[in-house]
Order: sequence, then C-alpha cells, then structure tokens
Amino acid sequence: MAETQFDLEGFLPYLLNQAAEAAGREFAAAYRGRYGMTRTQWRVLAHLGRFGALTATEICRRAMEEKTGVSRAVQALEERGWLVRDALAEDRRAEALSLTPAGHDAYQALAAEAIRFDALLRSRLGEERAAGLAEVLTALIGAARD
Amino acid sequence: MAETQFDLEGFLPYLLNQAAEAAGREFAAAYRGRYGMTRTQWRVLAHLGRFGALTATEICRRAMEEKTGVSRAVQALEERGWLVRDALAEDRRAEALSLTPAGHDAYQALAAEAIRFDALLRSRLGEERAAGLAEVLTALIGAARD
DNA sequence: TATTGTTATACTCTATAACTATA
DNA sequence: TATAGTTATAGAGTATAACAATA
Repeated sequence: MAETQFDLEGFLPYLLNQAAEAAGREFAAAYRGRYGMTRTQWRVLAHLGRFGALTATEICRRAMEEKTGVSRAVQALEERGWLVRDALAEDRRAEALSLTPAGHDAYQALAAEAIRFDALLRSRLGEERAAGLAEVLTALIGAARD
Repeated sequence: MAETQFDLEGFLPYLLNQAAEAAGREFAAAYRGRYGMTRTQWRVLAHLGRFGALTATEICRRAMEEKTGVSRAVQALEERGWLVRDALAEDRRAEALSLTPAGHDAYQALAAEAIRFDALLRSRLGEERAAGLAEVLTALIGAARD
C-alpha cells in the first residue's frame, strides 16, 4: 500500500495559523508593547470605539470571544478608567458598556496604528491580492459558522 | 478633527485570526478528540511522519514552535510509544527523533484525515481561490520572517 | 426555565530564564 | 562562549461548569 502523501506546508489550517500568528505578533507590539493590553482588551476597546455602547453579550457575539474573557477584559479596562458601565432600564441583568474620553483617545491611537499596519500588510501583498485575501477569509469564516 | 475610520471587520490580522481559529477548531477534532493529542504533538508527529528523523531543533525551525513545547510534546509521544530517540554520533547534545511503527500508523491515519479536511476547505472555496489563498498566505509568512 | 454576567477551575499555549551536557 | 535540550515559572487564551440576579 502506498504512503499517504500529505503536504504539511500546503495544509490550509497550518498556513492560516502561521500567517495569523505572524501578523498578530507584529501588531501586538501596538497594544501590548505600548499600552500593556491583552488581545481581548484590544478587541473590546476596538468594538466599543467602533460601534459605541454595547453589552458584553453583544461584544461576545461580534468579536467571537468567550464571555469569561470579555468579563475580565471589561474589568481591566474599567479599572484603567477607559470604560464605564451604565444600567440598562430595559434589562437590569445587562449593562451598556462605553468608552470614557480617555478610552476613546486610546482607541483613536490604536485604530490609527491598525490602519497603518493594515496598509503595510496590503502593500506587501499588493492591493489586488490583499482584497482577494480579505474576501476569501471572510468566506471561510462564514462557511465555518454553519 | 475627523474620527479615524477603522474597519475592524476588514482588518487583516483579525480576519486571519478568525479564519485560522475556525479551521483549526474544526480540524482539532481529528487529533484532540480522537487521539487526545495537543496541537504541538500533532505538529511534531506530522513533521516526523513527513520528513523522517529530525532533531528537536530542526522541528522547531520547520514548525515555528518553541523548543520548550517541542520538548514536552516529544516526551508525551515517547511515553505513548510513538516516538524513539537515537543518539547522534556527530553531536552528542542532540538526538535523532523518529516514529515507531505505531507512531507511523497514527501519522498515516491523521494525515489521511488532514488530506480530507484540506479537500473539504478547498471545495468550500473553489480550487482556484483556495490555491490563491495558499499562495498569498505563504507570501505573508515569508514577508513576516524579514 | 432561560439568560446576563461573574467567578472558579483546568488545560493549552507562549515566553523567558536557569540549568546540564556537550561543542 | 555558544548550542541542544530540559525544567520551572508565569501570563494569556480557551473551555466548562457553577452561581447570583433578573427575565
């Protein structure tokens, strides 16, 4: 019986993971190195900065994060004075989370870095290939949800 | 001053991470669910199965893994009877790692699953887009090494 | 009964440093 | 001095379950 020919270097989950790690590591310098934030904290900040007030559950759904991680990230951002909680009249179990002015300043600075980094990645690939990459990744993510 | 317009849903590191997590989670069922292996153990098994005897340092370089993780994965595979160490005459600090027949059987089974899963992903995307994706990811990984 | 959010627990992963044996 | 590999430690990520408050 012939050997199964498996090409690890062309295995999509492996390539995806290596590329995600390489890009993530490079950008982590922006939030981890400069602000001492974790990735989950950066994602919470990014969602609140981008979309305004959200509940923790909404952040979990949009960011594909666990509620435990979000709970701890919210706590850390709150202690830092970057985030406030407001009671929701319509459901007293949930809270509306939003950024303080200081939190919004941090978001603005990090969003600007993110835009620069995204542009750097896209320039490395060429705009056409980068746009195609984003489209294919989105398709993969969508397909996995089913 | 205008707000910085940052589109989190188009941010490449974010898309790469979501896609890698989705694909990785789906394939992890093969090695974690069925064999109780960690991802690092699967990667060590895959490299030894694919390339034959390697030293730990060579696995680290090829698989982009930390030497501590590889050291522990090698230990676990050894205890399981899937891997043996052989002294290297030319450098007694290093060891040649290779799979036992049982280890090779496990590799064959997992490699076959990997081939099936890769084919599934490629069929979801279409062969042309999948080939393009692999090429662009390889370029990204290569660019990040510099 | 179900859901929001917190806390506890455990395992994996990542990263660093200290250490040994050898080069 | 430098390298191969092990061990220890700590922080971060992932996953589950138990729990309180509210719906």
